[in-house]
Amino acid sequence: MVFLSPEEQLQILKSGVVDLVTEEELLERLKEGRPLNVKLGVDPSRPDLHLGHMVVLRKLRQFQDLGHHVILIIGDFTGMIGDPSGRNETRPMLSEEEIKENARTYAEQAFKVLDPEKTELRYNSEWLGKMTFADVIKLAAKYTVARMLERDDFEKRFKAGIPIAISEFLYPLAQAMDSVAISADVELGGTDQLFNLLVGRKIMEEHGLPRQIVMTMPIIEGTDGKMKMSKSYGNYIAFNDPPNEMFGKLMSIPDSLIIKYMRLLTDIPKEEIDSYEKNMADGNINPRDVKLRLAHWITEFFWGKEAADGAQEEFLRVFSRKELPSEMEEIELSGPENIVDLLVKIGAASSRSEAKRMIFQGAVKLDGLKVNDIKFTVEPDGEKVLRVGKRKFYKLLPGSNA
RNA sequence: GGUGGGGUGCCCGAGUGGCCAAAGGGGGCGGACUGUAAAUCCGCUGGCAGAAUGCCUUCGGAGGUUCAAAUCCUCCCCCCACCA
Repeated sequence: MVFLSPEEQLQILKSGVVDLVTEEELLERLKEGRPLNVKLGVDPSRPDLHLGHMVVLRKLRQFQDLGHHVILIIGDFTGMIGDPSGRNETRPMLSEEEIKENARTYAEQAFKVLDPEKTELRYNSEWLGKMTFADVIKLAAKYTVARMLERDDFEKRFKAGIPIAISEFLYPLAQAMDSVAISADVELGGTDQLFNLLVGRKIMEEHGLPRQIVMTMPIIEGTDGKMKMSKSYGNYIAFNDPPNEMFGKLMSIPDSLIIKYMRLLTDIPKEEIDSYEKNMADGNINPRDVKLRLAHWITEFFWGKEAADGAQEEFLRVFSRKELPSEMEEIELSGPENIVDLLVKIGAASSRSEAKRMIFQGAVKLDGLKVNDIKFTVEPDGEKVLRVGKRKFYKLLPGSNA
């Protein structure tokens, strides 16, 4: 634990932050000289943390390093009801065991960034589950529809004619009750959470508590560089992605995102990043090399130096020098096999039509030679390398159990 | 409860009897190129079969009309707006 003055702490804590409501209040709170309760709400479903989460978690870690107390609220109560937002299908209700398991997995991943010693896990069913219907109505009375519609996405949906369930109006209120229950001093979230976090201030006030300080972090775009990183957009880089995949995904981000990722996700010194930014703009440095630095840093953070070195070497080998990867999935051939059948069987194509399409497009190579006949037969005579597209490699072996 | 408008492929969205497996965009995939799985350009993108203008399944659900339906009719389910 580092002892810094409130002013010094404030300087550190407000860096990289988008919204801070309010800076004065945070300073006041820091001056109280006690560990602050810093809250983050966590969705109890599908715990697959990605770099988007990392931005907020890193800020929490900063609080911890300054001696403050982090509380992760597992939204098991809301999870059991099933959050209707963005619903296309009704989400299955999660059982208690599933939620516990999800919370465990979440924590396991989050602790790659957070200090477990200074992190507390709480389940919001503990207090929300005790509320009666009358309590809920009283709570709901404290907020108006007009104010709810201030929330950007509600307003957009409302205007666009996309349904909003009443329960969705209740969610920000439930989240606010979490802040009341743990007497949060600070609540963090992505910028998209600003509204919910502010509702927390109002509801805390209604309960005679000091208003929580609200801090939001930037949302980062995913690997496509367009939409925010999200599992549902499939443009995410997960904490659990194996080194080669993590490295490769980082190398696939658009150049325009490199600096933003560096600033938000790494501890690379500011001066160094500034110089990369300038030199890329001036054309003095190849963006690829800066991206390599970024990919290496993040891969090392999650997997260690050795794995990061390996991933980088592998990347350069396969994509820069166009050599074969060091490890390939091995497929045993039990006999002669038609190329189309084979592609479908090993999962390189999802249908026979797709397999044929890829062959017609010249995506299929056997030992470096294009296969352009869908009637081609692969003979099980010796080791061969089958390549499908740029990224799929298979080592074909004569079957031993033919 | 009333009136009006809607439900289309992974997503958004056009299409109101045949030329529709269904415009366009996004996403995805492939190719070329490169500095990288960036950018850019080109192509593909329901399944089966392939020389192919061939066959099968798809436009909320179930029936029906017709030589022929995403398009017309009936009933049902769901969504939205306005009025109450």
